[in-house]
Amino acid sequence: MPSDAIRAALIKRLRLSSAIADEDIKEIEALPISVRHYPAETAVVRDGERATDCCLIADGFCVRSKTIANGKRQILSIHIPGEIPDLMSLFLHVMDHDLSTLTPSTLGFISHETLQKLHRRSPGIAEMFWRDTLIDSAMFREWIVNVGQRPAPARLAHVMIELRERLRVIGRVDGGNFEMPLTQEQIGEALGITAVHANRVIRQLRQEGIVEFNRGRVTVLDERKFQELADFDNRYLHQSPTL
Amino acid sequence: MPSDAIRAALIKRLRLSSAIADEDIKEIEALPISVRHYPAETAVVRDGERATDCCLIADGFCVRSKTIANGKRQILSIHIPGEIPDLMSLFLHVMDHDLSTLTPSTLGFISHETLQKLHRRSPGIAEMFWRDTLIDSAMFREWIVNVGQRPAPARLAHVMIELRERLRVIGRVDGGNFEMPLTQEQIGEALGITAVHANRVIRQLRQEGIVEFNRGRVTVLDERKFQELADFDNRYLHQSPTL
DNA sequence: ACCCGGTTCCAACAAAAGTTAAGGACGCGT
DNA sequence: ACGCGTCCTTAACTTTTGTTGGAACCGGGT
Repeated sequence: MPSDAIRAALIKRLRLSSAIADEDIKEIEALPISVRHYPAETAVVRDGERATDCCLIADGFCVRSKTIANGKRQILSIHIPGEIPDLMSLFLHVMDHDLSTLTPSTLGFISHETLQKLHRRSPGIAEMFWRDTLIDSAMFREWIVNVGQRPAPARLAHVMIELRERLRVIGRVDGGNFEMPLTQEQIGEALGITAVHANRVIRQLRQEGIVEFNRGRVTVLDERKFQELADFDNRYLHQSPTL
Repeated sequence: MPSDAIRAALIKRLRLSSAIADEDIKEIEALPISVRHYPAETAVVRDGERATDCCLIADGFCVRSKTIANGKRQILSIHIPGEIPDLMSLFLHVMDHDLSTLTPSTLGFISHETLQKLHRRSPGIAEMFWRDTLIDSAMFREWIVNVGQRPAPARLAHVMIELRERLRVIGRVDGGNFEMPLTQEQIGEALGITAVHANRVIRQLRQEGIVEFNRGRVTVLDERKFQELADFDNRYLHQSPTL
């Protein structure tokens, strides 16, 4: 994948949540990006490491997670092409969580140094990226609510719909069908339940004719029931630059 | 409380996590702040509202929370004097959660407009505030892990220690004794459990001689056991400006 | 002193989720 | 085609957590 296409994906996504000036677009197009390929299930940055670059997902799915003393892992967010999952490392240099690939991924790295310079030069871009990190934060808030208050079937439905709404924006939803390349083990880690309970919940949703999950693919069977179960309100995604 | 004292508290806290230039301190000291008093258990900004100011806690405890369709509420964070819990509203104008007081509180309001101007004038301050929102975000990540992966007693211990570490910084910890002005109902909402289960957990920790919780006050009985149970690693608070 | 409302506390029972264990499906490499 | 490993699937059993309902406690107001 040419690094131009990567930049285009980023700009497309940023446009969604912020208004961008033309000269700022040029700045982003001129950003030096070094591209690297990662296999599936591989760490990109680890908890405790000091980051010197931010990484832009050109292709593939990634997750952020934290592992606690007893070895249990919690998935904090799922990331898709066009996103910069570790933008926070720009000012919080030592990582407090892991970033790793789910599928084979193409990542574009931009050094903190060039990003800092860019911000000094164009405050508009700084604000745009700041806003991006704030949306990230809003998504964490919703994730807390999901894990803390919803029964397991609703949790699963909610994570699915959030992912779908974000995939839709980059043209990756085909009718009632989209990619969610997690194993049941990983779904458990995202929802705060065990893998066998994740399996139970998936089975239940299938038996009730709501949604089908099969080898990393979601197929919605009954959109009405699906939405009702998920209790999803997209406001927290802040997908429109309403100032 | 004079608004000078409020500014001092803010500066003291910001110093902890960022290096501040002298001229930036002057800028903050010159910030126009309008002070208002709120009774306990009162909404400051509500989910869905459009904010025009950010609020600095001069005195009192506040929480951020979200309420879902079935009426259940999840507490997302607890806030103490010197913090700006809704800094995110600067760029995410329509609130995606509630901010409300726990105790009677004195709040200082700073308009978005003057903050935006300040940022254009001194990028150093902008970065400092940006970093502040990123730490906020890091705390949400840890909160997800807490609610998602730790057994209820560990959850409670973890929230208690996080609060204590933050209170310590503003000189509000007296030995093994500090304020945590939540009812058991609210503790349940913070941990993602019911009030009666919160009660069970509190009782258990008391019986095991680990920690005592009584009318909004925490007394540590066995620091060793307390820490071990909480599985607390303060890195995520990013309390030192290690660049 | 009294009452009142909100907490706190507790017990008995129900439901949800974790644990353990084991068989089956599938993809991959040889 | 075969074996191997990973994931999926399920069942039986245990533990944790939720639900319901009620009693005791406490502080503030009259």
